[in-house]
Amino acid sequence: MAWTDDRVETLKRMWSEGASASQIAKELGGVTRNAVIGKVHRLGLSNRNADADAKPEPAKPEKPKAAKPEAAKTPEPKKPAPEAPAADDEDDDDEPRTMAAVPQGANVTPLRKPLMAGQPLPPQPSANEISPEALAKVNAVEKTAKKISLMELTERTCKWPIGDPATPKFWFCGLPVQAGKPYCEAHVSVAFQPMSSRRDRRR
DNA sequence: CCCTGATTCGC
DNA sequence: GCGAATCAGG
Repeated sequence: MAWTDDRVETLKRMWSEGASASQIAKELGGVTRNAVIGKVHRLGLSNRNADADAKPEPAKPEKPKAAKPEAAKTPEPKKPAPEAPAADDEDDDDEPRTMAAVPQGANVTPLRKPLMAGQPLPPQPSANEISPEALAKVNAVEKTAKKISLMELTERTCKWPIGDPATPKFWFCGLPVQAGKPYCEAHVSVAFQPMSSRRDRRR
């Protein structure tokens, strides 16, 4: 599969939107994530941070390994908002990277008041707080959880407890964790709260 | 184990 | 230029 202008364009777009190489590869089809990464580098748009000046490392005499020969020159303007609200996702998203499409209609309390029409203002109010999105996600997850027992917990199963430990109907989430965390993505988001917001929320 | 991007190097 | 294999890390 060749890198047609069309495909390169898609690559550039997705990469700039923060999509991972594997996601892009899946979208394009016919290429592996390695191919995507290789192309990304060849296109010179590898580092997603475009800081021309500034001093990354004032003292960097040499690095025998893992040293990037070229850098510091990228036409791409700095991207202030790494959390791009990717609104499109025709693909089944199993990557809750940046929650974009949140299943409305869940029984969550919508604490987002409807904005005035014409207000383009997106999201991002508070980075933390137990967002409805997170709760909705957890609810959804619990329905599809693997419901494993204590015995079945492994290093890479979500250890989020569900139910009453005193009852027989008590299980653990069991969904795959991702990076060394004890919980799955959904439960991590509710497990670790920056401990703000919960005080300022009006009951 | 899953995943991520980075680099190398034969093609 | 391409990308599999490999490396390095979360």
